Amino acid sequence: MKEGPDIARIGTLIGDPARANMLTALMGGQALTATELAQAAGVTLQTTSSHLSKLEDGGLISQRKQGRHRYFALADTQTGALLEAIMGFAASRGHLRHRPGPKDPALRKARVCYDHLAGDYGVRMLDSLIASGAIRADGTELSLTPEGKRRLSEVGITLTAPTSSRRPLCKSCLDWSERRSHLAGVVGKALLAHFLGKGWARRSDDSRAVLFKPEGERMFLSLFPAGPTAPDA
Amino acid sequence: MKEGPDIARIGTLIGDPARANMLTALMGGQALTATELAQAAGVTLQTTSSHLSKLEDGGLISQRKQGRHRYFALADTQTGALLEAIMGFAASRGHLRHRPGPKDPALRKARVCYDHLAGDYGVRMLDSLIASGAIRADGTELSLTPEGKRRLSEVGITLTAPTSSRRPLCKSCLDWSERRSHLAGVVGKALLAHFLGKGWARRSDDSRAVLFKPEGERMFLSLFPAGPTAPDA
DNA sequence: GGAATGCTTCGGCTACGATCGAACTATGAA
DNA sequence: TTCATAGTTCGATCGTAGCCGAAGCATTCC
Repeated sequence: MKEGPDIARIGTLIGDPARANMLTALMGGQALTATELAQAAGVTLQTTSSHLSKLEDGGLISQRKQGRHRYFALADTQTGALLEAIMGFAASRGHLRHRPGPKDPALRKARVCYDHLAGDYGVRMLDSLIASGAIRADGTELSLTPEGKRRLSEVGITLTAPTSSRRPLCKSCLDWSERRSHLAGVVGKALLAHFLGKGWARRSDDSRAVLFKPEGERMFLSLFPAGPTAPDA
Repeated sequence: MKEGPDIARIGTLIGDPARANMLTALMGGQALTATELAQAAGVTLQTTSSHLSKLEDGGLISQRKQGRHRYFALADTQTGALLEAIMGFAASRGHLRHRPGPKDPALRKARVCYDHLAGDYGVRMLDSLIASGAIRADGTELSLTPEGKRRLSEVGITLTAPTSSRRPLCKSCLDWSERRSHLAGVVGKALLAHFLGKGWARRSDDSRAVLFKPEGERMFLSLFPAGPTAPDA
C-alpha cells in the first residue's frame, strides 16, 4: 500500500482552491508577481506567500527575483502539461467553474513596467536591438555595444554619468504578457522617456497602458524593425 | 480568476492520503470491495465508505453491486492514465513515499498499470514491438501494423471486434519508474491477459507487481528481444 | 425465522491547514 | 536620510474534513 510516488502530495497542492487559481493563472505562461497572484486567487498577500512557498517546495513553480519584485512561473513544461491533463479530465467529468470578462488589449500591446516599456512593443524593441547589434545578449546579461551607444546618441539620447549609479545600463526584464524579456535598466528607462518626451506616445490615465499616436507608431516601428525572432534570454 | 475546469476538486479528491492509497490500489486494475480498500488505505470501513462515495461523486471510480458485495473500480482508462501521469510527475519531483523496500525492485521490473503491463518489462515490450515493425510509432500515436496483427494471431491473441469499441487498439502510457512509454490500449490489455492466462506470470497478492516465472520470463524475453533502444514516443 | 456478513449513515470528536493582522526585511525612490 | 512598495514570517483564529463508535439497512446463509 505504501508503494510508488506520492500522488497525495501533488493532489493536496493542486486541491486548494486558492492554489488552483494561482496555477490556473500561471497556465497562461506568464510569470506573475505575488501581488498579481494574490488578486487572481482572491486572498491576501500573506496567504499567497504561504501558498507560493508550498508550491515551490513541491516543485510546481519556480521564482525569479528581479529588483523588489518576484516573478513566479510554472516550474517547467511538464508541470504545464500535467495541469492541462487534469483540466481535461475535470472537464470530462463536468467539473467546471464560472467565466469572467475579457482583458485590456492595450495593456498587452504596450505598457509601462516601472519606468520602461513592456508588452508586445517592449519585447519587439529588445529583439530588434539585439538583432541590429546595438545590444549583446550573453545569457541573462545584456550589454550595450559601442554601436548601440552610437545609435542612441544619434537618436538624441545621452546617458547621464553611467558610473554614478549602481543601476546597470541594460537589464532584461520578464514580460508578463509576452512571457519573454524586454529591456529594462538605464537605457530602457531613457528610451521610454524619449518616446513620451517626443510625443510619440502617452500614458493612459487609469492604467499602465502606453498609447501610441499614429505617427509615433510609425517612427517606433521603423526604428525597431521586426527581425528574425531571437531566442529569449 | 474563475475560469476553466475545476482542477481543485480533482486535486482534493486525490490529495487525501487514504483516498490516494485506494486509488493506487485500484490502479492494479482489479475491482476491489470496500473492505479490501479499507485495508489498503489503513482506515476503518466507515471512513472508507465516506471516501468511496466522494470518489464516485467526483467521477473517479464506479461501483458494481453483486450480491452483498460492492465492487469498486476506476471509472475508466482515462482515470488510470491520469493517475499514472500524476505518479510520473510526482516521481520526477522526488515525491516518493516508500522507503526503498524489497517490493520496490519487483514493481520497477514489471507491474500492472490498470489493465496493461508497465515497468521495465512494459517499456521493453513496446520498444521491441516497434523495433520489429509490429507497431508503428507516429509521434505519440501508436498503430498496429498488418505485420503486428499477424504476429499477435500467431501467438494466439485474437482481438475482439475492433470497431465496436471507441477504445484505441494501441496507446502509449507514460511509465513513472522508467519515464518512458509503454503499451496501453486494447492490445496492451490483451497481451497482459495472455501472459497471465498462459501462466507465464502471476499477479502479486499485495501489490501491483507482476511476478514472472522462470520459464515465462524466458518466453517473454525471446518474444520481445531487446533491440536498439528507440527514442521515446 | 434468526444470525452473520457487507456496507452505509449518523453524531461527535479532533486536528490540520487556510486565513488574516501585525510586525519585519528588502529594494527602490525622493 | 525618509518614505513607499513588495514580500515574508509570526501568531492566533476558525472551519472544515477526516476519523471512529454506534446504530441502521441490506443481503445471504442456516
